[in-house]
Amino acid sequence: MRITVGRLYRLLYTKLGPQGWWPIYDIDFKKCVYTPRKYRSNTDEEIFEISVGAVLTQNTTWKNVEKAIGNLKLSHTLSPDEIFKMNIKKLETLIRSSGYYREKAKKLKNLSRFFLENPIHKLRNKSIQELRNILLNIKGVGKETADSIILYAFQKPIFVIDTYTKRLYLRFFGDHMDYEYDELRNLFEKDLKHDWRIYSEYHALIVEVSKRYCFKNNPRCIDCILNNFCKYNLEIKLKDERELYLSKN
DNA sequence: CGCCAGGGCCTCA
DNA sequence: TGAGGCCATGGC
Repeated sequence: MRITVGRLYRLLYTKLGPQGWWPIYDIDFKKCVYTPRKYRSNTDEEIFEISVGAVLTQNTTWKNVEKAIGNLKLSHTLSPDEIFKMNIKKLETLIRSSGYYREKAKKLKNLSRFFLENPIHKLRNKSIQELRNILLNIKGVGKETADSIILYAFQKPIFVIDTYTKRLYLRFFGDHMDYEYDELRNLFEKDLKHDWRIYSEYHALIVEVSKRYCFKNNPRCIDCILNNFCKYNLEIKLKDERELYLSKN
């Protein structure tokens, strides 16, 4: 049985369960928590916070981003108008832990200006394509960040492709390497129900399994929950068996 | 110590 | 349009 993109989702979900993305900062716990929001829309505040997180997590671990989000939240400045009018040096200090902090401070300024010029209640009604096009006009927001905002903040079905997704897809299915971003995105979307709940869980599951097992270097295939189906692992097994056979003869 | 992390922009062919 | 340099902190 050839495993498909759709079957990989069922497999991951069965093994790891729901992930509850995107995490929202909890003022009492002083950390980001995974609150189920499957059956309600995100609030305006949640939409902005998720968008800020999507920018801050560019090429950075979530742990470092969480601290930055906390600094903004605890200083009561996690809103478009507060960030827009904030002294840039102060903003840099608050988000320093997230890395590239000078660049990201500018990006958050641009993002805040965007939300001031485009009220969220209007953005909610836009089509995915409309929303994507205007988000991509923000300097500092590329395809992955735009898609993360559309999926996790606005709860609309678009599949997010990140480095984990590219790597896992390549290893698991093992076909050719050079997919364009939107090409790979379509590969996932055409095989799944166009449901933001599924897309959001699937992407989060890919990140989780990648962080646990599918490292860039020396992936832990032996322990990986996907190893019985993963082309990369099966080829390694074949190679090992072949070498063992050759060494004995 | 080196490598990597929930990328994107700019430049230069 | 594709490759390469740059941005920068923190965990392992």
